[in-house]
Amino acid sequence: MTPFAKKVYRAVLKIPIGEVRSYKWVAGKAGRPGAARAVGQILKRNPYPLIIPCHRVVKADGKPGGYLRGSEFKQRFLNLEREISKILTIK
DNA sequence: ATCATGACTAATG
DNA sequence: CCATTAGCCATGA
Repeated sequence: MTPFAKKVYRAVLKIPIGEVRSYKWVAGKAGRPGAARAVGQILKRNPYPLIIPCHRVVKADGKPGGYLRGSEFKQRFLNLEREISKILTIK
């Protein structure tokens, strides 16, 4: 676990349910604006799958981005989160 | 120290 | 909307 990785995960954990942020956004929060690509590397080697909401991190252009096996699951999961947050009125 | 590797980005055709 | 292109950067070998 590198210090940069820590910051990245810390930032990702802050993303509210039903919302998404770009890799770039995370990079900035991690103190290294422009390291969006590196962020991908970190999430890719995610030590705690399912604990870290890496599915809420998408590309800057809105596309799903990557995920285990592909991005299909990611896309659907985000929809579910949006709905549940709406129903339960979670910010 | 050097080099290759992407779950990226912004610009262009 | 899709493809290409050059720039970017932490990591690991």
